[in-house]
Amino acid sequence: MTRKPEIRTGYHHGDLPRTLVREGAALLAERGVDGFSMREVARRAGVAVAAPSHHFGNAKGLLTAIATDGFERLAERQQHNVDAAKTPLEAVVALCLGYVETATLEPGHAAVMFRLDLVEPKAVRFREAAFAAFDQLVLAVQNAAPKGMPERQVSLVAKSLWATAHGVRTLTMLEPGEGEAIIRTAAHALLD
Amino acid sequence: MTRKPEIRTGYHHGDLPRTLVREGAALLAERGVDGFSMREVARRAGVAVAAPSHHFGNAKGLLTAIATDGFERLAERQQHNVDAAKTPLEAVVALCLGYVETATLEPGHAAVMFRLDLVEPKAVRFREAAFAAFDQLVLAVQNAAPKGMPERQVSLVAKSLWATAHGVRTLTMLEPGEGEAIIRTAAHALLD
DNA sequence: CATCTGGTCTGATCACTGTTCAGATTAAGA
DNA sequence: TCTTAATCTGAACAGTGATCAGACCAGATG
Repeated sequence: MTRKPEIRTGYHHGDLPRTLVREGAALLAERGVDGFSMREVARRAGVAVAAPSHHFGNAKGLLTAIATDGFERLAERQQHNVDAAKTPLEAVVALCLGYVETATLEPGHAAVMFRLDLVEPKAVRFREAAFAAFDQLVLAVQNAAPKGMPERQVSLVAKSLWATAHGVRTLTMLEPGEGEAIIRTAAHALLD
Repeated sequence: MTRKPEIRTGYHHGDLPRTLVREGAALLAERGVDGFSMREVARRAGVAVAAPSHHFGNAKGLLTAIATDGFERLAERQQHNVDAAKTPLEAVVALCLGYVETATLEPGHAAVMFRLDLVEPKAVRFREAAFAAFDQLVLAVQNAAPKGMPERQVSLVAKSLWATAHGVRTLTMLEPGEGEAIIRTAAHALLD
């Protein structure tokens, strides 16, 4: 365990990349994608405007890093959700709700995680993190599915539920409420 | 039917608002949300940089107009999809696929239609157009649902399918294919 | 210990963006 | 014909992402 000074000691910052991701997410949470600016992030990190480029290349790079971080945090939270669930079906529901809750629990990260246009979707680390989060759902569906459901069907059900959860996130912004009911409807229909 | 000159005759343009929406959508289709710029739209319309503001207030205003236009076009297409369907269930599937296809049929409009952050979601005309498109789905679900399904359940199923279709749009970008299969899976599970 | 070397950060510059505003131009009604 | 409101221009402003030479530093090499 090496020391990671948060306050800069001299010329070097110490842990700029991590700081930029944190401040970037905070800025996104405060002002949304519109209000986001590379320069403001640099300002908050107390660093020259050009510094972030050296670590992330460009704005898309930083946003990708924030999104990736979001998926990695999500995966952790989801593991707890699964562990706390009482039945396999409840685990599936919990995972779907976990996706949706990201929007309120970590609004900064959520603002970019599902935004393939703001992000570099080909970035290896991003893809891995995103798919890992999805794989948790596939696994849960497998456990909850009736015995003998073919693998392809399991995959389709998982994708369908992922899509539903994702859509609920958007729908919730237009007309809040009901998110959980919608997801339960889909989960029961697909798995009973 | 009044004449709507596309080429400007003298000082006035003749039909600037419509032209801006068209050119804006074209620009979005070409360069995506990132590459979109108010000034470029003005350039393509052959008009001063400040002209668009007089009609749409600001960038968000123009994007909202484009999104609204997208929903209105979608509603028309969807009507045809419903009419061509052979069974009530197929009508539902066709509507869901219609949502997804918007991304490829009208990429410029689609780039902003579901982007509540780029758009002014409170704008009356936008809300009306978006909800009208959704209401078509509710109606179709009503026709396809087993007799006696309570109204609240119909509403939940419709929202669930809308969310699924919306999510499939996103999922398709990450890993294309399968969109139709996913939607059929959800539709059958929810309505059979 | 001294020296090099490669990664880290600065500060200035560039082209471009959205928005505002006074004023020029025009269309359409009185 | 005259007036008025709508439409559009052109210039200005502050803020943006990206780039680049050069300053700076930490840690490995000698």
